[in-house]
Formats: sequence, structure tokens, C-alpha cells
Amino acid sequence: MSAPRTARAIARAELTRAILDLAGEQLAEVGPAALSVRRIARDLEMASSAVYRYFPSRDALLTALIVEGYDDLGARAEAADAAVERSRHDLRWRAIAHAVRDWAREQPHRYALLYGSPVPGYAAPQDTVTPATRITALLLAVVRDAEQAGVRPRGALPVPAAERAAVQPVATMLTPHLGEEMTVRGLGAWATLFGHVSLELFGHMHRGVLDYDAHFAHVVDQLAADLGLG
Amino acid sequence: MSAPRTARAIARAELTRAILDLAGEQLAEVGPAALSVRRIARDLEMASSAVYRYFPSRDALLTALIVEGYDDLGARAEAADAAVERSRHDLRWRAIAHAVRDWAREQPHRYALLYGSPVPGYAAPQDTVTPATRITALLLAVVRDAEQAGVRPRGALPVPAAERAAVQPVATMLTPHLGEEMTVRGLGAWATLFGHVSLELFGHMHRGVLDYDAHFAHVVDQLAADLGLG
DNA sequence: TGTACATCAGTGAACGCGCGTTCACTGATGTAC
DNA sequence: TGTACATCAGTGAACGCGCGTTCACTGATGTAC
Repeated sequence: MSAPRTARAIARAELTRAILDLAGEQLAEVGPAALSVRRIARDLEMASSAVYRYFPSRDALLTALIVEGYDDLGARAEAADAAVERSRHDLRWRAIAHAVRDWAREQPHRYALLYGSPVPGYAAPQDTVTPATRITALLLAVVRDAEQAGVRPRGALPVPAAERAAVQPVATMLTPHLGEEMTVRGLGAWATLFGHVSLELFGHMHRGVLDYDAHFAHVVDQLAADLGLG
Repeated sequence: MSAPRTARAIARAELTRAILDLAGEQLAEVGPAALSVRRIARDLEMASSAVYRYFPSRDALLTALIVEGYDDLGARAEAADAAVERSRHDLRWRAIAHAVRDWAREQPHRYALLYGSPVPGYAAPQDTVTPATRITALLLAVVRDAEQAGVRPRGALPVPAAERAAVQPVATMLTPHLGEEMTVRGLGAWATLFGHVSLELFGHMHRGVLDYDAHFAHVVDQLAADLGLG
């Protein structure tokens, strides 16, 4: 990722960018399953085979879109978090949650690529794992920081042994680790956050909720309360 | 939907079924975006144009699959609920939640069709609205029954005016209506339930949770507790 | 019970269109001396 | 600074394949009298 030097390298970076942008537009129009290498080439007015100089296959192009998506979302949420005072865990949680939803609403097709149905016939390679962790790690970090500051979740059930074992990777993902009750409440909040965004974006709230903004804000507040943050 | 009489009607019902079954198989293999009328015809060893005697278009076929999916899920959850004593709202909630997840795990592609990314270029017609309501109404009914029996949610924040207005359609969906705190907690639980199932099915728990069954059971228990059921 | 007519399932050809990927090749750009 | 060679971007043809939908048509099934 060093700065391009030669004319060739500059041109390459630019075309790579253009291909990814056009692919992103197609995502919105026809979805990931119908993403077409030939159409990208047509839009760029080059031979379809030329695209293969930049991405070895359609799947590689998809992978690049996914990685970029996770990174974009992660960066956005991190920036929102960074703008808030470290010790205000409630505000940090709210900032991140709203950043996730805002990003998803701005780029619904990109969100769908990451958190919607898997693309049939496409198997995500290892490259997507680390970027995907970014937003999760950020959410966990807030909860962990809060716990370090003495915060405890509210109304949490005692955690059975089976559940403690089940969520062990999450509890030990960061150092210092998370307590079991906080881990479980955190995972619940994670599911609620993404569940809400998915239900909203995929059209399942149409008949039940009039004001998505108001409802989301309240759900996030409630989660903060359950986590003991607010 | 009366019972078929004539040989023609019987044959028609059977072929309609066969087409839907093959379409369901394709859903699993290639996804809704690549659902192919011609391939169904090939599998049935008939001319591709013949399928149009049964479904006027590819989209109509998709609609039928969606309607069938919602109905199947709804019936499954209703049966699970019906097997539990009416007054045990905690057990009813658990039964329904587990039925939803079990159904989704058995037919992940069908679940993805209903709750995953929207199919690009496909606009769900009015016909899908009522079937989609079935599972939601069932979840609401349990919460409403519990409230009628004196149950109150735990740890619920006061509901701001904006939020009260936002969720009004849900609160008044059933008669008698739901209280505002219960409505809000109920919507949160709904998002958590489907959020969890989506995250699990779409591969986002792979790195964090070892035992999905144990974790889901605990999340559902926690939701029951938050709703005040358990 | 038999006949005349209407209904409808299924055909096969056609329209106009799309795709991912490979390969031998040309010609411009970059690099080592 | 100039030349020789290596690298690499882009071409265009080809392979083998797919799609949704329409239409005029045949022939079987169903219905009314």
C-alpha cells in the first residue's frame, strides 16, 4: 500500500478504484449475485478480458468489495467513538450504534452484502475475517472499558456453565477479558443492534413502526440501560 | 382452494406443487436472484413456455415461494405455541423463539429469502403482507396475554412521547392493546430474536461463539426475563 | 348417453439478450547496465 | 544519457453456456344441451 511512483502504478491504482466503484454501483442495481465483470468492462470502455489484469476473478472482486465494506463501516464507527470522551461509555455506545445504522442506511446494498443473505456459490476467503472483526471489537471494547470502570449489566440472569463455555472466545477476545454477564449482555445487544438495522433495511418494519429514527434511538437507549451504561 | 375434482384440476395442483418444489431446491443452490424458469422446465422435461401456464412470471413464482415461506414458519411457530399451556407465557415465548430458529436452520435459504437481503429488481406485492404478519402477531399475542395477566417488563425505560407515537401501530395491532413499555420491550425482543438467527445463519458467529444452541437458549431466557415473563 | 363447442395444457421456434474465463498477441512503460 | 531487454496493460476472438417471455399452434379434457 505504498504511494504509487511510476505512471503505470498510478494508472493501476486509478483503474482499480474505478472498477471497485462501478462494482459498488452494480451492487445497488442488480445485487451481488448478478455482479458482472463484462458490464464493468463495458462501462470503462475496455475489453472484458482487461479487467482480469486487476482482479483474477469475479469472486476476488466480491471479496474486495466485502473487505472494503467492513473497513468502511469499522472506520466510521471508530471515528464516532473517538469523538466521545473515553469515560462516557453510554455516549460511546450510542455513538457507535447510530454510526452503524447511519452507514447502513446510506449504503443499504453494501450493508446487505455484509450482513444480508450469503451470496450463493461464493465462499468468503480468510481475507474477510480480520476486517469483519473491526466493528465487533469496537463494540466489545466499549463494554469492556465500562466493566473495567465498575459498570455491571442490569437484570442479567446468572450465566449457566454451558453458556459460559459457549461464549468463551468472545469473553477472552480482548485483554483484559470480559466478565460472563457482561459478555452475554453484550452479545445480546449486538444481536439487537444488527437485528434492528436488518429488519428496518429489509423492509420488515413497514407496517409496525412509524418513525424509525425515534424507535431506533429508544432501542439503543434501552440497550445502554440493560448494559448498565446509562 | 377447494379440493380438486377433475383430472385436469388434479394434474394442475400436482404440477404447481412440483414447480414450487423445484423452485425451492434452486433457492438453496443458486439463490433467489438466479432462480430460473427454464431450468425448472428442463427438470420437469417440458417446454419452458409451459411453466407460464402455472405462473405468469418469474416474479410471481418468487412471490409464491415467499408466501409459502411465511405461512410455513407461522404455522410451525403457532403449533409450538399451541402445545404449551396458555398461562405459561414464559414457556410460550421460549417455544415460539426456538421454533423460529429451528425452522430457519432447517431451511436456511428459505429464511434468507424472507429475512435476508431483498431480491434486486423484485418488489414484493401486497399478497405477501398478510402471511408476513403471522409470526409477528403470534409473538405479540404472547406478550399481550402476559400483560393482561399482570406481567410487566423489567428494567424498562420510561417511554418518550416520540417513541410512543412511533410504535403506535404495533401497540394497537391486537385487541386489547399493549401498554407502551411492553410494546417497546416486545419490539426489542423481536429484533434480538431475528437478529440472532440472521447473524448465526449468515455466518457472523463463527469466530465468537462455540455452542450456538446453548447461547441461543440463554439469549431467549434473558429476553423472557426482560419481558418479565420468567 | 351422445354430440358440439369451449377451455386449457403443452409445444417449439423465435426475439434479443446476457455471462465468466482463456489465450495468443501487440505495443507501451520501466529498469539495468 | 542511451540502449537492450523485461515487464505488463490491454485487445479481440473464441469457447460453451445461460436467460425471460411471446406467439401461433395442436390436441386432449371438460361442459352444456
